[in-house]
Amino acid sequence: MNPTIQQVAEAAGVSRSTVSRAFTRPDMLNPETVALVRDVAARLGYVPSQVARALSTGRFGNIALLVPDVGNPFFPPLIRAVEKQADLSGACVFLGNSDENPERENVLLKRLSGQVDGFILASSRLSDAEIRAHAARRPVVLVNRDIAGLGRVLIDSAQGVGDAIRHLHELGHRRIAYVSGPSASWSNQQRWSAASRGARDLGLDLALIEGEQPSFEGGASAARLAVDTRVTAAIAFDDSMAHGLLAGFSAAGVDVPGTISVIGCDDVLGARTYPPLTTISSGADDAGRLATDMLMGLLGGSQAGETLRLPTTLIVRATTAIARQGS
Amino acid sequence: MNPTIQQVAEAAGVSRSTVSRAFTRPDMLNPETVALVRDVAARLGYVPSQVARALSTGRFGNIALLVPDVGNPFFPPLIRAVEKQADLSGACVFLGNSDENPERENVLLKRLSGQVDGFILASSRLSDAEIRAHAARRPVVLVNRDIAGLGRVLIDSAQGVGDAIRHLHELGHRRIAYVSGPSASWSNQQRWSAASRGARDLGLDLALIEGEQPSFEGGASAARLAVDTRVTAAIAFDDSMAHGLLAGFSAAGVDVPGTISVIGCDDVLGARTYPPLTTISSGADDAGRLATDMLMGLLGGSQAGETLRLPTTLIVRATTAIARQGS
DNA sequence: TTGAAAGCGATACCAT
DNA sequence: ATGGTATCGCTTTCAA
Repeated sequence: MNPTIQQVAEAAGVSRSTVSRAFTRPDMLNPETVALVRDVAARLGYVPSQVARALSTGRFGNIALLVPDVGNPFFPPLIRAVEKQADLSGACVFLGNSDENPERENVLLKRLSGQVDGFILASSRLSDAEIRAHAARRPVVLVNRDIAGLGRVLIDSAQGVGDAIRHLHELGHRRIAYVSGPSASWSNQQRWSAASRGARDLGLDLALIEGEQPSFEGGASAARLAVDTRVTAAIAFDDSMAHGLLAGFSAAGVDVPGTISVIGCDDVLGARTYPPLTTISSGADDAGRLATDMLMGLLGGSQAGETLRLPTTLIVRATTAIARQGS
Repeated sequence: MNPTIQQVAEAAGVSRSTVSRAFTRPDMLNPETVALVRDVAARLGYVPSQVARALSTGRFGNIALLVPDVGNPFFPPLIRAVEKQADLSGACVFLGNSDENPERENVLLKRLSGQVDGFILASSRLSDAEIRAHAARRPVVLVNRDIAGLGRVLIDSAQGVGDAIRHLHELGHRRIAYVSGPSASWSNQQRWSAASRGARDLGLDLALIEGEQPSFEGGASAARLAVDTRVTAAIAFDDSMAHGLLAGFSAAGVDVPGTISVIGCDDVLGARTYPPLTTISSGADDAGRLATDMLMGLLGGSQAGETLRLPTTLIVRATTAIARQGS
């Protein structure tokens, strides 16, 4: 149905090689020839077949982005940035949603590896070994996952979490809870250890509340657990959970920030919560953009193993306040 | 690097044809042969090359989903559902984000058409003619876009909007505003006309407030316009805008629902806003699932032109109340 | 039931 | 600067 290179060649009175070169290596051709061929091609509505090209060159012109949950507000900005940046290189993007399920992630990796030049794995839930195995076959860039030798873009929330702990300390909080995200998440591990370190340094009590899901609902149910712990502040794994905490506390009649302070992470909700959420910045879009650039670099022959750390800072809004007295 | 069909054939002591058939038409082969081939293939880690297959069959095993804005909370559930449903058919999904830009949408369509079996266009911003042109080349299913002859999944918010108007009428509201979304959006047109019709039938005043962007920010700035109109209730194009309205009114010291009632559309925020948003249900996930099924049907040879209308209903939460007196 | 061979639509090496 | 041709990996007639 689409005209083939053959038909263009005949219509232009040249060989297929020439038509091919008119598009891929115009510098090798006489400028007039290029013009002629392109003209004829345009008239015929010729579009080079990506698959034929891929079969012969081994390059697909596509990349794949895998995320655990499109529904988590952290990812859309990331996805959008990847999309945009890939577009600049003329690459198309396969999106895979693993639904927080490692097996599905593996299946997607396998299924996709035959049609993409490389992968961006955002918050992968796979084991190091599994990721390494895939990286051995195709270039891989990791977002928020730290595996030596692979390309990494890390949103370094340790810094922001440290700021958050100090912020709470200054407000007089002495007993704090960390509401955790997925245990397989590098970000969760990083945030938890940063919180532990910060709390230890300042002599604060830090309780761990295990969140079920990194979502609004997960946060809401964690709120029910938190009210029993008598902490005066909670730092949540991410903004979704913090948002859920807000709702949970509100439902339980617990005032935020009067009775308990709440801090989120990722700053994907802006000032949209009520009260506006104090949170830790992330720059998910930067991460997406940089990860894509890094992947394109790898495809262009750069060495793997580069690590980019994006700094984070505390953004104080309205869910943190002076610790309540006598508690 | 990946084993080819040839190597599997040699290792199994059969011809390439046989290996091919062992995977695509096992019924044509002796069961033992199938078992043997599959065994060898598995041992070698053989995975059929999608592109080679596509080149020879003309089928790619991929579909593309185009949305105007991944960041709009309406789309993630839709994306997720498409992803999940496509997975059942073993298809991979290209995601395209047009950023509300028709040109980009066209570019994506063109670029992708060489590697997908069909498209799902969600809330397309293209003209009917453009969409028809693309549909002539590849199967297309539309979500929230009504073009005769093409596959359509329509979230019929007319019904829900009618309910919303009646609900406001019962609460004593007489002057209502509709805060509009993108003019190129079918949903926006449908919602606006349903609101007009409902208002006319009940003898209500309906003002049109033109929203800038279908986003939180767009709603927030529309709120500033709304306070001047002296309406006692506003229906927003979608939940994002309604959410922005809430924030805008709050910033302006206007009480919701005391002074003004607010109704959203799509129910993607659940009860996460403050106050919990009265809204119109959508079932974006159903739409995604059904659109994918429909597309798969088209690929399987069904006739195009089918229309699926998904009903909507009003979900009353806490942003609507009795109209203020003496206004 | 299985094999041989001709494509599918491009690229790229080798000639000219 | 241009053309001829083998090749990429698989599917699919046509024969056997």
